Amino acid sequence: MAALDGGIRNHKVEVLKIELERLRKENEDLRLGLEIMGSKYEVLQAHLQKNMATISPDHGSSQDSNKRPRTEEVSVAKASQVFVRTNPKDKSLTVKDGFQWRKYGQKITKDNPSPRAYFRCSMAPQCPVKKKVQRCMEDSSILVATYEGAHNHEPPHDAPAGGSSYSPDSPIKGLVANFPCPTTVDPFQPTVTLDLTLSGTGTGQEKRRPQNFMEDYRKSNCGRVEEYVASLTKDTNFTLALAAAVARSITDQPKPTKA
DNA sequence: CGCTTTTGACCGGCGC
DNA sequence: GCGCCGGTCAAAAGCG
Repeated sequence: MAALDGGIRNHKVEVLKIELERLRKENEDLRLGLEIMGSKYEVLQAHLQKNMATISPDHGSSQDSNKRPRTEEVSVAKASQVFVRTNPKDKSLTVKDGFQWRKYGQKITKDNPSPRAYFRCSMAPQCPVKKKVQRCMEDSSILVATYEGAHNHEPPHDAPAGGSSYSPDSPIKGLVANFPCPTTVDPFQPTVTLDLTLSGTGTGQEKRRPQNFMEDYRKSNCGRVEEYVASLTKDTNFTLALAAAVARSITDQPKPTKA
């Protein structure tokens, strides 16, 4: 009996070893994939910058380019995103960041089944700051708050009546800390907008996403990794981690010298 | 009663 | 030119 037990135990150890080896290999492949994606993203970013450069210089010369600035340009220049993990059961789209917000609209967008809520800062009558809040498509417990503009008044010192557990002197940092990934974005500092919905379900959105390197990568690489990517796109944690990594790679990049 | 939220309508940009 | 889509408006309802 004891020998049988020992045999079973040895077998289990063997299985665990194999599993460990497999996970290690998988980890290696993932790292490789991430590196490739990162480099692809840099290429795309450079491409985008080049396109911007060719568009913007003759901003006043052609009539067509005289229209309002492109949304991407605006969002890169002015918007910032904050990710907040909330209770999945909590259906409200409220992000407690210490400011008072007045909701002025709600929309169902095409690329995300959850509604997007639009807020204006109501602490000061002339405050131009706007906020969009939408649940992450991959993980409904994550709220994505997009801030636009800068407050023209003092930030609140007291915690709101809701009594959330963020630090009063830096409410936003507290919020960001709730997110498992180190995407340190600050609504008062213009940063890069990060699209969390990397793994779009292919509803014709590919054309609108120059950053859809995942799709590009899938098409241009070998089948085995393709399998990994396909499975990973279904993995919420990986998607979030990847989004954070991309965000970090963007913020770590030397700022492009603007003409 | 005043403020906030909800929600359908409207508007303007953009792609085809 | 037309339709789609995101963003905003504004009237009505809800709430303290």
